This record gives sequence, C-alpha cells and structure tokens, in this order.
Amino acid sequence: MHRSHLGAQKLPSETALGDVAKRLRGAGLRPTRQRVALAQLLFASGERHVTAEMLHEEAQARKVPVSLATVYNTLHQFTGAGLLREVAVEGAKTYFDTNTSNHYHFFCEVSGLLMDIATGAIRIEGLPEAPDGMTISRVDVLVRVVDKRSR
Amino acid sequence: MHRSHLGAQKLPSETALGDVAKRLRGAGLRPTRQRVALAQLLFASGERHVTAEMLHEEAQARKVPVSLATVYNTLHQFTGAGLLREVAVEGAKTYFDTNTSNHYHFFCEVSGLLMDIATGAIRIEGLPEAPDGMTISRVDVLVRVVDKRSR
DNA sequence: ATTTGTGCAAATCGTTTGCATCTGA
DNA sequence: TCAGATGCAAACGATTTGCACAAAT
Repeated sequence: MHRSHLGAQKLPSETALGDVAKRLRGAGLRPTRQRVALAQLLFASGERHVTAEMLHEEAQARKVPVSLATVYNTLHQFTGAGLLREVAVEGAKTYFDTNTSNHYHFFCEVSGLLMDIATGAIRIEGLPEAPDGMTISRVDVLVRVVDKRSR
Repeated sequence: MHRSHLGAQKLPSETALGDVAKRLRGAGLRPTRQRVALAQLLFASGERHVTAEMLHEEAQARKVPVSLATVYNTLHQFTGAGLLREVAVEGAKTYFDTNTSNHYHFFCEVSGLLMDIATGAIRIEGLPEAPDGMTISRVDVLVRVVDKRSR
C-alpha cells in the first residue's frame, strides 16, 4: 500500500515514462522534462483535441512547470514529427489532434468542442480534379453543430 | 460619347449604384458611402473570396476612402445580413465569400488562394448524426491543394 | 435633430521570436 | 562539453473596441 516511490502524478492508465521517452527519441526529439510531461498529458488517454492554451493550463494544474512558449514549440515539434495533426477550425485558435489518421470532425460552434467522426463513416463522392499543376494534399471535412435551440 | 455624369468609378459591368443601395436597405443597412463602395467592389464581378486586408487595399487603390476598421465592420454586417459567408481556412486570416449558397472550396496552401468547387460536384455519403442535443448547422469541405512539386 | 456610421489609435488575442540561461547526452 | 531546450518578455499580425466627429434620415 505504499507505492510512494512511483510519484504522485502517475496515473494507472498513463503510458510509462520510459515508453514516452522512447517514442520521442524515435521521432528525433530529445526527451526533456517538459516534452515528456506534455507527451504524457497528450497521449495518456484516447483521442484528444487541444489548443496550446488548454494544454498549458492542464500542465500548470498538474504542477508541470512549462511556459506557454514551450507548449507552442512542443506542439509544433510533435506535429512535425507526425505525433500530432493540426486541425483548422476557424478564427485564431489552432487545435491539435492526437489522432493523426485520416478522419473528419464535428465542431460545436457554441462550446468550441471538437470531436472525431468515426473513421470511414463519411465517404466523399465526386471529388473534382485539383486545378492546373496542383495535387490534393488533404481533404478536410468539418461538420458544424449547434444546440437544437439555437438558430 | 460624353457620359461624364456617370462618375469616374463606374465600370460597365458594375451593378448600378441605385441597385446596391436598394439591396443594402433591404438588408436593413443604411447605404452609406463606404458600404455602397465596398458592396460594389464585392458584388460587381462574379464570385469573390476576400480578406479584410485585401478589400481594404482594393478600396484604397480605387480611391475609396475607408478605414480598415470600417472594412471589418462592414464585412461582418454584410455577413450578418446574409450577403456574405465566412470561410474558415486556418491561421489568423478570415475569408469572406460572395457566394452564400451551399458549396465547398479548394484552398491552395502555397498561394493562399481560395476557389469555389462547382456546386453539386461533391456528394457526401454516410454523414453521421449530430451528437446529443445538437443539430448540424453546416458542413464545410476544404480540399487543400499544393504544387505538384511540393511535399 | 437624432440616430447610426466612421476614423483613428489604442487595446486585445493568439502566436512567434530574440536572447540569456539551463540541461541532457 | 556543448548543441539543443527552455523561459521570459518583447514583438507580431489579425482583429476589435472606445470615443470624438461626420453623415444619413
């Protein structure tokens, strides 16, 4: 009953610290304190959709000392390494998605909540050719939803 | 051959000034100088996709005195009145589309150019139900394209 | 005359950057 | 050791806002 040596922040479901470190190294990123801590927050539980600010606050709440600037840097580094995917929603805020596979989203315009749509649920027919000397790099589908009472 | 009374800015293809005024009034907006001028720039020729900055520069070039703040205000008022539609692309910039009907877009990640996709070209199959007490307000499809050489 | 719109400049918001300091291999 | 990371605060770009002035009905 005395597992104090495991550290207070460790949750049962979390990826072991060593695994995270390995994963970061594999991506060519040094497993520093803050990167490991952020990676744990991001990848510990299922799919997540976070903004830099959200992740920063979460880190603070867990007593992980990390600056907002570093959160931004880290999110972009993870994205570059293929661990995250950016989701363009609107306005200024940028969302990062831990699900890097091809999939689409629900976006609640009221709460700002972003949710994955089950992969394969949507199929797109009649996709036109890309103009002139261009190729399609990605197709984004955003299904905007609102409270039934609104609008 | 002397149609000087029509004013120097009038182009053959432009909507007559009076029509614009009527249209604005119909939308519950006072047809002020700058609103009429901006409306002419926006609706004179086919489909347009502009940012506030683009429209502001265009106005300046045509010697229409209007401040950037007013361009922002006007774009939002027009949007609220259903004359324009906002297109969420990414990053900071907000695009406004003169085509308010249901349709999708190509977006060139290199040039930042936005293009309409012919209405009806794309069909979406298997759209899932909106979560809990929500309704779908709109479905956005953005087909991102890049130069064939890139990536 | 009243109401509404406009311009300007300052304020805000999310994000990025420069640079001195720290840290991991 | 020493390249690479981090923190801080200042810089930034897009957008919004407060308020005195101007224009539309």
